[in-house]
Amino acid sequence: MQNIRKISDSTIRRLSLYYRALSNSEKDGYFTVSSQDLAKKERLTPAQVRKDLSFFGSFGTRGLGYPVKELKEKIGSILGLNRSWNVALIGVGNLGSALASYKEFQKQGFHIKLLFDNDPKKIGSSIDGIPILDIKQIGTQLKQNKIDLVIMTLPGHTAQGVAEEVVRAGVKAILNFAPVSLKVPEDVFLRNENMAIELEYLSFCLKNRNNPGKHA
Amino acid sequence: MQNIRKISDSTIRRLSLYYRALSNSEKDGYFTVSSQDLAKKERLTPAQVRKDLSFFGSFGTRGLGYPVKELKEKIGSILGLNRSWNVALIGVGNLGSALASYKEFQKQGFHIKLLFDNDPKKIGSSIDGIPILDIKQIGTQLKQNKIDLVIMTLPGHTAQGVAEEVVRAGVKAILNFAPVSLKVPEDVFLRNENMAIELEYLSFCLKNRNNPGKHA
DNA sequence: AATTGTGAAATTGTTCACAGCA
DNA sequence: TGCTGTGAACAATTTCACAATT
Repeated sequence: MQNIRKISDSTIRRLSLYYRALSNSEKDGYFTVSSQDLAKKERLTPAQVRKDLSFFGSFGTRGLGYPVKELKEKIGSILGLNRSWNVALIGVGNLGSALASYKEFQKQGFHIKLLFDNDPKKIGSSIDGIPILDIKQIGTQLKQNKIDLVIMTLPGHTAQGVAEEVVRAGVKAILNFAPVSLKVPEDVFLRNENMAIELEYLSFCLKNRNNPGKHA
Repeated sequence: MQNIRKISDSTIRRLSLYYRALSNSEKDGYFTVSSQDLAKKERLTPAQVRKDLSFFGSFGTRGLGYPVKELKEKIGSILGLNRSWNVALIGVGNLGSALASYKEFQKQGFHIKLLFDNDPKKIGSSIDGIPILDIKQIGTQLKQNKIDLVIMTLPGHTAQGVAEEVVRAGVKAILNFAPVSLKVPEDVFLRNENMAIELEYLSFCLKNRNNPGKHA
């Protein structure tokens, strides 16, 4: 636990998988799981599971395995899921509205508080009780509502400009669905969710049909 | 090119990024780009760009760089974007309908031919001219329409069963949006698009606010 | 002068194998 | 006995550095 060292990107992503697997095990009534169990569920190796967890502490009992509930809570708190985050979503098109009404996010503590669009027909209305505001108000509203994280679901050509406003408003995390590589300062965390990449990857696999490339 | 060797997962994904960057450069009227240019656009190193491309051949000219149009076409053909793929989408909820009407996929050769749902109210209607069929017909329809690739946007608990039907129908590529780890045979290519993972990753970064973890 | 293409070196990530404990 | 935790071994990936080419 003292080793505040470089935790790899992939370790963090696998933590999310473990968290999900543990939630399911909990629902199914299990009290303990072994690294073997976790590995099988997520198509990994037991050693990998143990190594990943070991970066954060020793949560298991030798001979027995890991306590489901406690490990889930522990991973949740590592990932920051034991608190709530204020989220805003910019671009209420097809994808944006779909995400706005996606209940899973709320459950994990990501509370979508504001929606933004530039379409006068949409501004003033709401989705599932979340108001759609004028995109021009981003600066003031993001600050006023203490937004921690912004989801961008808008057309590619407008994304960079909007991202800059978001950054100016002090937001430090952006999940970007627009099909462009955003430029943001070093201290802003950015992830790109790019469905084209996944489709193209599958296309590559189909075309070179031989060696598989499982999982994501 | 002769080296039919293990091309890494990450190399293929970066190819998608290069493809996108080259499309933009082409639109902007550039005839050549250097590895430096490409790297800057996608936040990578020039060496990485050159190494990635070198797995597939020598497309550049020393001293000059890469010809935009040709390199784009070359990468397109490596990724299998120079042909068309028949796609079906299963689960016409919020996310499913959003993706069904997302025009970018069509442009890249991914033609969504069929939609499936189990809701009698939806079956028989259509989205942008794509018919919504009864999910019970998956078996026959996927085969009849020579579907290459299936996008699954349905609730987690139903996903595994449906995936098995899809596999039985001979489909070899699945893009899964359901929040579960699907089990499919070795010869079926599977990618998981998992938005929760990206949000949780950002949550982790915010919580441990110090060292950044850019990009996706 | 600029920029590619590529072995070799450095780094990062994964798996092994086993000591240590319940 | 069974399973964790972890250093050491191994494998994969990235970066370096430079000869080759225009």
